[in-house]
Amino acid sequence: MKVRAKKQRIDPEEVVRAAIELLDADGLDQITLRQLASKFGVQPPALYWHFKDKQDLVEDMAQAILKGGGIDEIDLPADTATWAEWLTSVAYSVRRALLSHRDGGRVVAGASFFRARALARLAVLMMVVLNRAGFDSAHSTLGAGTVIDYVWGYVIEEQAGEGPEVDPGDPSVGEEVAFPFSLFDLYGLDAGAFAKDRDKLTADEQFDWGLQLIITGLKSALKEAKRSAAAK
Amino acid sequence: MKVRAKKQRIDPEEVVRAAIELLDADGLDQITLRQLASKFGVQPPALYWHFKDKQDLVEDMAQAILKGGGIDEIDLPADTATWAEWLTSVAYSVRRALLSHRDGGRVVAGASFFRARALARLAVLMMVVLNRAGFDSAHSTLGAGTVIDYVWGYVIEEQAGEGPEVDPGDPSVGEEVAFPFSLFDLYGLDAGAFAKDRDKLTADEQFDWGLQLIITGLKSALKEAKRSAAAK
DNA sequence: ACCTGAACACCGTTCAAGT
DNA sequence: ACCTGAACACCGTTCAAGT
Repeated sequence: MKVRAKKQRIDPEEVVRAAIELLDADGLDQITLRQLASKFGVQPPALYWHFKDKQDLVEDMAQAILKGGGIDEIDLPADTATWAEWLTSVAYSVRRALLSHRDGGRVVAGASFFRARALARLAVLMMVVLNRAGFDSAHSTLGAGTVIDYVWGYVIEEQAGEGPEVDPGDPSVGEEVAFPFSLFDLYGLDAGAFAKDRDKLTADEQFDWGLQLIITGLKSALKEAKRSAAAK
Repeated sequence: MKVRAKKQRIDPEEVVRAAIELLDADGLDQITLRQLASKFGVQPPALYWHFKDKQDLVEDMAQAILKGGGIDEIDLPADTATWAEWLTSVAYSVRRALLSHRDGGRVVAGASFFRARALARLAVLMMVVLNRAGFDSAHSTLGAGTVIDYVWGYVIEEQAGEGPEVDPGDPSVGEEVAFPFSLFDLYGLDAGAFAKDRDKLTADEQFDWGLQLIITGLKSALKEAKRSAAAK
């Protein structure tokens, strides 16, 4: 039976929880150990008893975010033949988990791969599924990596957009912003219409469309692999 | 005719060049304005006359890296029908540019989209090409974004691997690293073989395979779009 | 075992003042 | 116009010392 001494003022799990609160309130770049310590009425060096350094804390945050999103509960699909649907739903789950906290994408990206166990576990599961579906080990690895990269990249960009708004109409932002718009004109296109048409799709639909490009590519690659395997 | 006063000790372009030298030597996280200033025998605040703040400098670095990689010289393909090949070669060019300097991926990712003009220009070109190839404006935007995201994500991961090596055989790294390997065992797979098989492919081949997943997906989406357009 | 106090070695940035 | 000097308001981290 684990007994916690009464004098202990801070619990590592509570610290991680508080850090995520700070994350949501102020963003990743604003998290400081000093601020975190003050939340517990403790001096900054006290945290070093429980965490090796700041990076260590961030990796625990990443793990907590993924776990909170249920990523660690994902399991193999019942039927390997449904690998494409499984992969899609997994990608959705990861995106949802990363979106559940401000800068979630950057936090998890900043954690080293192996420490963010939930993600490492998921990557292995994806490899297993792709392998069972018919990809060789090398391409199972690459396929899983491509899907994970896509989700990360998409969410990071999505969350970057949540930051300070830039209004292209604001004259103070100057020529830098106007530049790409003039390029549209150059090719006889309406920049405003492009942006508007894109926003006719929901964020989920936009995410899904890019994801399906990769899934479709995987299906096609799988057919090709099976064909060349049958040929010899 | 622009005359540079003799007393001027620092030239902004030279500062950016020196910053990129520091980048290659020590990595993005180690670049400090103080170190940069000392390279020119100047006090740190002097840089604020030429750059608004550090972010401003980083964006100029991003622009310089892309320009140095010839990204600003890329033009539309002669024949729109070759959009897939053009897109592939553009992706290769961007990857090569980002790889040409340490942490190049992170530098460009850290620059705001519109300030990294070369990249904004490229994004527009990609949209134009996809649009001419037959995608509507919304999907041209999404398709270009997916390709750019993939290149970024891939290169950032590639360059993260250039950092401090982690040897899974080292017992001091402990259970965290061992964890995913034991998962392989759980599903009757050989973790070592997976890593080895992947490394039979060159880095270029690995990059290309993931890229072609997306390109293949785009081709398929285009066919679908044309079919449904013809149907009505 | 767990935390404090004090300090170290830095940062980016501002701003009055110099030339 | 371009830069210095001095300072401000912070950081993460170390480490001896306390309890």
